Amino acid sequence: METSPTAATIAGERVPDARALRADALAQARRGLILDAARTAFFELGLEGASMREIARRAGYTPGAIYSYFASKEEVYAALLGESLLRLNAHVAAAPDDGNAADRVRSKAGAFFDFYSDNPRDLDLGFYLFQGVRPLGLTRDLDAQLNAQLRAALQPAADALAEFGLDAASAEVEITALFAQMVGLLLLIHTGRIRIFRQQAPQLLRRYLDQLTERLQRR
Amino acid sequence: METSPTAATIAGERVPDARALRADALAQARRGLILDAARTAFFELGLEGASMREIARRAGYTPGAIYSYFASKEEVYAALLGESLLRLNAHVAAAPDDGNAADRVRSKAGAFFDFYSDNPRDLDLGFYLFQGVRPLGLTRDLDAQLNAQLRAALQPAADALAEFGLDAASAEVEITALFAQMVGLLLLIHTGRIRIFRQQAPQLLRRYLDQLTERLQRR
Amino acid sequence: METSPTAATIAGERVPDARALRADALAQARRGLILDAARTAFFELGLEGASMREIARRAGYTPGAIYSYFASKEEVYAALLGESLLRLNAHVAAAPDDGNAADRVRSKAGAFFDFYSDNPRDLDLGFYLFQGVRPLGLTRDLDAQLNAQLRAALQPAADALAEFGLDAASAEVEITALFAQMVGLLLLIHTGRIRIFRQQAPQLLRRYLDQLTERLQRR
Amino acid sequence: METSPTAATIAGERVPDARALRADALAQARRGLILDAARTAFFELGLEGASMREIARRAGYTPGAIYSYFASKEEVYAALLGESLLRLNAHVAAAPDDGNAADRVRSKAGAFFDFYSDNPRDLDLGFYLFQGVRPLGLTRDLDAQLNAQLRAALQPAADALAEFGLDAASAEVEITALFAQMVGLLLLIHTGRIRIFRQQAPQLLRRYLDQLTERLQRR
DNA sequence: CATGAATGAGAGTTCATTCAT
DNA sequence: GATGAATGAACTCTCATTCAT
Repeated sequence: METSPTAATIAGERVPDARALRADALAQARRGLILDAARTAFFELGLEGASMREIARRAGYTPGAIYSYFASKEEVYAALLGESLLRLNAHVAAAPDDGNAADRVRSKAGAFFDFYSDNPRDLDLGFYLFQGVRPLGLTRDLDAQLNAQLRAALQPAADALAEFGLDAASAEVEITALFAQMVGLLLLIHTGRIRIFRQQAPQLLRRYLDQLTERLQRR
Repeated sequence: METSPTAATIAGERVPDARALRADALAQARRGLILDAARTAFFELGLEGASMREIARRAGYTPGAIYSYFASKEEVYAALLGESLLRLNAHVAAAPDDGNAADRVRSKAGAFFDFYSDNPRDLDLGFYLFQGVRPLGLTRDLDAQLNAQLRAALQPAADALAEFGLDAASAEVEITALFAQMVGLLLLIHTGRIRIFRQQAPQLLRRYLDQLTERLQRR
Repeated sequence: METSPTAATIAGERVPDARALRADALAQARRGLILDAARTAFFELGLEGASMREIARRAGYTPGAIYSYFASKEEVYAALLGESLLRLNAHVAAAPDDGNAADRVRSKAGAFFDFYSDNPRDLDLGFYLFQGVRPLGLTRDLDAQLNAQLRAALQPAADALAEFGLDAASAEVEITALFAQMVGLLLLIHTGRIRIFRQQAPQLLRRYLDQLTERLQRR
Repeated sequence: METSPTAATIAGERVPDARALRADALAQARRGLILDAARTAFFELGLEGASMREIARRAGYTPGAIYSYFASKEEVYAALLGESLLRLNAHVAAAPDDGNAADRVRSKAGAFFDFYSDNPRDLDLGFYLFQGVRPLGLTRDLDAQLNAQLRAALQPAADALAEFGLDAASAEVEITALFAQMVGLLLLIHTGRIRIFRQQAPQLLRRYLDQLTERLQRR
């Protein structure tokens, strides 16, 4: 049996030594730098402009180097979306959760909505990979993980809804309807189509939430 | 005085004869065939795959020939979208408008929803051109016209809402909220995200409409 | 022996009848209309913009129709050049030929120069077809004829030079040198390169002509 | 402290090592090969024939590869012209500058003339980019630089003229007139039009220069 | 790990020209 | 003579990706 000069083996499991650990940490850091470059490229130039070349240029790499860290462009975008969902979750978590249940629904759902309303590129990102049109090069695992992150961002609002005494199934119905309403409004803002109806999205969301909480209280 | 074998003249105006009319009709027909090819290409291959080359290939033409009928790729897509909106409007118009106001809202909004639910590629089409992301080569006129077609498809539902005695402004609010809800649900279906919440979109729409009409009746 | 219904034959030569003559005249007229369209297209849009399509469009024809009158695009341009040379000759002929020989040289050479100086597109035209680079689709005859037209435009100046008592050979030398000088200056104007030397072409031509006539008088 | 195997650092500045230098040199060499291919393509096929495809083919590349070395077709042509002007300047510099001022004018102007007379494709090149007809994609800087190179090639002749005691303005007039004469003669040779006048260009230039120097000496 | 070079496929578009009707 | 349709070849340029070094 051969022993790698940089790794030991315990009970058949490879045990990374210090050098390997450091290398790993460095690799993670460089991956992060590439993602930063990808994000700024995407945010400034949009989907069309953020080519692998451009991302590499901004990261200070040559195009080929990116492929040491990401297998494809899709994977870069998936990583970008993952990071976006992290920021979304952080934003929702930071929203105040004092007051009664109705206040909390408004606060948490509003935070979700505002995040995308204020950061339209994050919305683009979500649409890009969540769209069924294109054949996504994502693994099932990665897809499931991104789904879970998205669902998590709605959980605080779902929890607040649950406080109205809804059973699990009903809570799920409500959170889905709310999610659909928000997605619809965001899309209308995003595409500029809301002007057709001369309405403003934030008021419409508030109105929806008011009716929702009122209805739940009436039960 | 000589008479052209192919055209007559009345009061100085050229009057198209049978031959010209037939030629025109043929040209329209060929335009239609190209559009058919474009639609199937787009529906099967999506945005990326439906190149002018591919469209030409399917229509049995060389790439250059397409440009006798459409000035650019954007124009092909615009024509496709226009035709899609015509079908949408026809579908909505065909929905029964008997029963009371609540029935009519359900019928007309349901027809709108079902059209896109049953024809997801038409939804893609709508998103393609209605998306702010990419620089559309559409004229303002064309854009406005497409907008108007979209709005028209919602008008029957809006009319039914008006029968509840809503003033114009309130009706506009309601139709916008309804539109957002439908768009959101369609997107969730379309991207497969609705499974996250283990719900089914049609029920959710019916629920939304029930609450809406109930609320309006309570006023 | 068959007799054409529209032509008679005398001594083996076909004799056009009245109908054929009229058809010919019409064809010539239509050829002229196409040339007018070609000229305005070329003058407004330059070489790149004046496509056969564009010329046909301006002439009120479809592209294919042009080929009933001209065998190729080169031939259209050759005809355009022929017409341009006719205008050049007319312009030179119209220049005053009073005064002494020196005055006449100045007048006639000046007219030649001014024509091209004032009509840069005619210069383009000349360069286009007189250039050795591209394979011209011109017949030898046509080429020779265009050459003769160009030479004719210089003849008035050559005649004036001859009055100084030059022999034929010397006159030829002088007119060639003068032609070269004019062509050179026109090119410098045309390409904007004369600014490199901060000079103005017309003064330079006058200076050249003054030195020339002075030198000839000194003989 | 780790030392990269391929780069050293002095005072924080990256110092290119042997490997980087060699890579650079190779890149330059490949750029040169592409330029060679472009030149032969242009010389054999003229402007129309020397497409990027053809240039790539001759250089043994795929079309896309060219764009690693030149940003556009215009840039290829600009580089070609720049290199042509370098050769022109070298040729003029190599011309003997012994003898008196008149000899030197003849030598230096003759070298300029002969360069283009012997290399007609270089003349084409000059005309291509110096022509006002087509919209050149050159930056102002590049254009100015090429202008300067052209002017520099005339400077030796201008210097020789100055020795006749001309003031700056007069020297400028003379060099411009000389330049125009040369350009005109070159064009006549190039287009074959000089045969119209049955003259030979070199003799005409010599004659021009003789008259010029004689006139200056007479002052 | 990173480079630099190159691939290969493909994009949209334009054009002179041909030809059956 | 003229049309209208279509061809076919060409154009410049972009991109994700690969791979020897």
